[in-house]
Amino acid sequence: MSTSETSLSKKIQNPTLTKNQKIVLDLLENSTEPLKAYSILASLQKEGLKSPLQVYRALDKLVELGKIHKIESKNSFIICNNSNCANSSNTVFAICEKCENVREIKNTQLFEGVSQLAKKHRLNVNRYNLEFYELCKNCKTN
Amino acid sequence: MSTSETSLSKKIQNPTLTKNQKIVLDLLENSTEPLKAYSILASLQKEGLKSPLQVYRALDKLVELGKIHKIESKNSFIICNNSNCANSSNTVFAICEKCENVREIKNTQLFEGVSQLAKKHRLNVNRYNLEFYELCKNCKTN
DNA sequence: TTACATATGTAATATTATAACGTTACAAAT
DNA sequence: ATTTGTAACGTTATAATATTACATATGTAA
Repeated sequence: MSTSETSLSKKIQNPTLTKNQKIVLDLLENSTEPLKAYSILASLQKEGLKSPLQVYRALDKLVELGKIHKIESKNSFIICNNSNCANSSNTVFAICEKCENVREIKNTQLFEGVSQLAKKHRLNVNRYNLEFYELCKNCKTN
Repeated sequence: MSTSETSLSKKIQNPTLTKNQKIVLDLLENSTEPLKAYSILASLQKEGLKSPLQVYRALDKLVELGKIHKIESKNSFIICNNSNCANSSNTVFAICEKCENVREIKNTQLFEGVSQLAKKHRLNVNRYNLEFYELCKNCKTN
């Protein structure tokens, strides 16, 4: 086995995930909606997860790596579908006020627009989280 | 006693607060930082509050009236110092990543800038909550 | 092989928030 | 005056979310 598989540069950008991290990420990847910690725990008990802490530790790590995001106003977690998140940890979501559906917005121009607005108003911002509340297409027509 | 004190128009714009709502609002008005529900409860036990629910009910109402805001990422509540909040329920905060200090931003141009960005990207937004993470002045110099 | 950082498992507990119930106060409609 | 609707109240219990503490294991680097 070559050692290049575990080279430093690779690990920094895409460190090998542990078993718990992998199964939590996997569940979120296959979910169409944000999931809550205790619902993740319930779903993964058959995979061997036994305590909330195992879930929270995996979630913390995945957030840190930018693989997932926490939706603060809903105490829930969603897979990151935004390639930008490797670079910045800014997040923009559209949340439906009726059905609670959440979409991550991944428009680079919008991201930069917000950053520029901050700069323009002399805010020295490290990162931001923007939650738009809307009525989603489905809920609008029904 | 004149009935004009309780005229309809006045109540809609500025309804008479109940005792519980008043004491909770009062506490937040005199606080230099966001407060958490259970810390509010502890502080107001001498005023007669006995259960979390009393606090949460008052907080819910005050949020609904735009008198206070919830800082979602901190599960805490802050007095609204923004006269705009009568009209819109958009919120912008700057949160220090080190000391957790929170400032409400009340710059009309910034508010509208974000709204325009949303519109420009075809988002049909009812309201939004924007949390900027920064290093505050104090923490930067120390 | 020692040392270190990181992750693990488990139990207990802390913190945040809501459900369920019955009651009270007051204004509007009849 | 009585009924009706609504909004708030008080109280108890419990649900839901998150962390502390501690002992053990694992991978990597010096």
